[in-house]
Amino acid sequence: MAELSDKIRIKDIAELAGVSKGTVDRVIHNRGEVSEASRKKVEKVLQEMNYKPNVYASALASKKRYHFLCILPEHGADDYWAQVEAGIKKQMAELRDLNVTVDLHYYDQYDVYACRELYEKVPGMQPDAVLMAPLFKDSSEKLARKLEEQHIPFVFVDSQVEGVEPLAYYGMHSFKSGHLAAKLLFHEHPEIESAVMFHAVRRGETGANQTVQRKAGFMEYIRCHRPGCVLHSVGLHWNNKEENDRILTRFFEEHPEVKAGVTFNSRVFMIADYLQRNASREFRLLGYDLLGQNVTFLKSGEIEYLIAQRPEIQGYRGVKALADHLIFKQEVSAVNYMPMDILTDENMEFYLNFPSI
Amino acid sequence: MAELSDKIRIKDIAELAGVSKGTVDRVIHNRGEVSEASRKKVEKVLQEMNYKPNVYASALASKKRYHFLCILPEHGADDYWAQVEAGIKKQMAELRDLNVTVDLHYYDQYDVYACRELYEKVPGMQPDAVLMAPLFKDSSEKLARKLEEQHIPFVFVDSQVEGVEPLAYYGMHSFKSGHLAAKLLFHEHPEIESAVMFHAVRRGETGANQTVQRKAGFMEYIRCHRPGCVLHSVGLHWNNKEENDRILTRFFEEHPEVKAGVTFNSRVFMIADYLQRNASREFRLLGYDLLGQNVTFLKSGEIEYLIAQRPEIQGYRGVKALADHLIFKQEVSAVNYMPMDILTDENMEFYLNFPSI
DNA sequence: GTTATTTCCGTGTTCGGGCACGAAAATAGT
DNA sequence: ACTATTTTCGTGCCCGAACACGGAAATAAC
Repeated sequence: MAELSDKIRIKDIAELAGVSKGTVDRVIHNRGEVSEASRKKVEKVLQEMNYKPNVYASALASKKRYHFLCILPEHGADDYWAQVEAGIKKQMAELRDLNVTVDLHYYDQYDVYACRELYEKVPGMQPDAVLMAPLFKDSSEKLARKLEEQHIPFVFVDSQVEGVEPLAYYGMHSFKSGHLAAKLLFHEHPEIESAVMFHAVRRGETGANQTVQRKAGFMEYIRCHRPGCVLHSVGLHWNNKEENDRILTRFFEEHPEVKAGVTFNSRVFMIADYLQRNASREFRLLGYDLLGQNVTFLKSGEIEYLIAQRPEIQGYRGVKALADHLIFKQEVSAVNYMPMDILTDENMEFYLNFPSI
Repeated sequence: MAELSDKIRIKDIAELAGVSKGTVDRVIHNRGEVSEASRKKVEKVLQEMNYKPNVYASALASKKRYHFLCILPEHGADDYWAQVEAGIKKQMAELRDLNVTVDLHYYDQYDVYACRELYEKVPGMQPDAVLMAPLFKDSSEKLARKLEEQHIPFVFVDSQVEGVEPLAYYGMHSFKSGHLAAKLLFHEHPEIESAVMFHAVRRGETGANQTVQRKAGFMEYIRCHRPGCVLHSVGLHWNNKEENDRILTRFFEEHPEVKAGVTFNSRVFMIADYLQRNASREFRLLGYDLLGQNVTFLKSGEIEYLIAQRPEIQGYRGVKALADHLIFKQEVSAVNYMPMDILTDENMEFYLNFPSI
C-alpha cells in the first residue's frame, strides 16, 4: 500500500500498468472501450497504489454543469429558515467552481395550496437535484414520488416523510426531541400537574409534519412518567398579535393552575412576549430553536430552555450530500439526526455566532 | 456589480483592464513589478467585477509546499484527544491536494518535562505553521514566543494561554463552562451543601491550564449562589486504579455527607466506575467530554451531566485556520469559543456518531 | 486476401491560474 | 544621442484530469 503523501497521478498509474492515461481514465469512469485485459491491469494498479484523484484538477477539467433546486418556506431575516438558507448559501459558494448553480424557491408555510402550486412547477424546472423542507406531508410525498420517477435525487431537511426514502435526511429526531422537551420541563418538578402546548394554525393540510412528531414524543413522556398530568392545547395565529393576546388571556384566566408550557415550533418568543407583558406568575416555558427573539427571552428568564438543532448545518450538509452523490459519486449516509442542543441562559451565548461549519 | 454565477476569469479581468493576465496576477498577489497606473486600473476592474479566483485552478497551479506541525498529548483510541486528532486528519485529507503535509507529534500530558523536551525540538523542524494544545502554561508560552520570533503562525486548541495571541484559538470558554457545571449541579438542588472536585495529579508544572480555569468558574458560582457550600478537593492518579480506589474510599468514609462531585477533565468515568462498584448512595456527578466510557455511565445514571465541546471541530478548524491564513490569505477569527453542549442520557445518542464537520 | 467494421487505445487540447522567462518600455548614466 | 540599467509587462508552459478525435489493431464480411 502506498503512502498517502505519494501524490500519484493518473499518468503514474498509466505507466505502471503499461497503458496510456486515456485508458486509465476510461477505467476509472467506467466508460467502456477498454479490453478486459487492460481493465484488469489498471484496476490492479489503482488498488495497489491507492489512487485518489486530485479533486481540484478533476473539477477544473470537468465540463459538466449541474443545477440544484432548494425549496424552503418563506421567511424573514431572523428566522429559523434563514439559518438553513445561510448554510445552503455557504455550500453554494463552495460548489461554485464545480459548475453547480443552486436556485432557491419559497412557499408560504401556512398555506398548503401555495406549497402545492410551487411543487407542481418543480419537475418542469428539470433540476439535477432537489433539497426540500417537507413541512406538508402529503404534498411533499407526492412531489417526492414524481422525482423518484424521474430519477432526480432529493434530500429532506428539517422533517422526514414516512415511507419516502430521500437520498439523505438532515434534521432532528423529532419524536425524541419532544421527549426531551418533556423531561426538561417535568423532571425534578413534581409540582407541575398540568401543561399547555401551543401550536400554529395552518391553512389546509393538518399541522406540520415535524411538530406533530415532537408533540407525540412529548405526550409519550407524560403518559409514562406523569400519567395524571392534564394537557391543554392552544392554537395561535401567525402574525396576528391582537388575536393571540385575546386567546392567551382567555386561556390563562380559565386555567390559572397551568404552570408550564411548550411550543413545538420556533415561535416560542410569541408566548414569552405575552408573558412578559401580562403575567408576573411563575411559568416554565420551553421552545425550539435559537432565534434572536428567543434568545432575548432566554436571557430575561421568560424562556427556561430552548432545544436547538443546528439549522445551518442542515442546509450546508443537505446540499453537500447532493454534490457528494452526483459529482463525487460518494456514498452518502441516509439518515442524519442532528444533535439536540439544550440551551440555557448559561451556555446560549456560545451558540449564538459560532459558525458551526 | 457582477452576478455571482458570471464565472469571470483572470483573462476576462485582463481584457477589461487592457493588460495581460500576467499583470493581473501580479496585482492580485501583490508581487510588484507593476506600474501604479496599471495597478489602479486592474484593481478597479477586480472590484467592479467582484472577481473570485477559481480555487481549484489556483491550487492546481501553485507549486508551493507547506508543512504543518500538530502537537498533542499522547492518547488512546477512545480519548478526548483522539477526537481532536480525528478532526485534524479530516482537514489533512482536504488539504492533501493543496500540497500541505501535516505531521503529528505527541507528549506525555502528565509530565511537563516530556512536554518541554518536545517543544525544544519544534523550531528545528522548520514548520510553516503549528497547531498545539498548550496544556502546560509556562512551557507553551515559551514555545509560542519562539514561534512569534520566527514569524511562524500557530493556533491553540483546547485551552488558551493568557498574554499569548495565537493566530486562532478553538476551545471552550473554560471559566464559563465551570460556571455552567456548577449551575447544572446546584440549581434547583438546595439540598446539596457540599461537593467534591476531583483533579489529576501531574508531574512538574501545576495543573493543566484548562482545568484551572474551569475550577475557577465553578467556585465563582458557589461563591455567588451558595456561599455556605463546603468544597473538597481530591487528587487522583492517572492509570493507578488501586491507589485511586483507596483514596476515594477514604474520602467517602470521612465525608459521607458529600452528595455531589465534579471532574474538570474528561476522566469522570473513573469516578463513575468507582461509584458503581462501591456505593449505592445518591450522588450527583458531572464531568466533561463525550468519551465512550463516559457515555456508558451517562446511560446507566452514575453521571448526571456531561459538558462537551466538539473536539473534532477544534482539530478540523484549527488546521483549517492555518491553511486559510497561509494559503488563502484570508482573515481568520482569533477567538472561537466552542458551544458548551449539555449532554444527558436523553440527547446523548445524537451526539455520538454525528460527524459534526 | 482484401475490404469493411468494430473494438481498443494513445495523443493532444482544454479548464483557470501560477509563475518563469525574456522582451519592451522607461529611466539612468555617460 | 547612445548605451546601460531598471522597471514594467506579455507570452507560453505547467499543474492533473476529462474527453474528443482519430489511428491502430483485431475481428468480421466478402
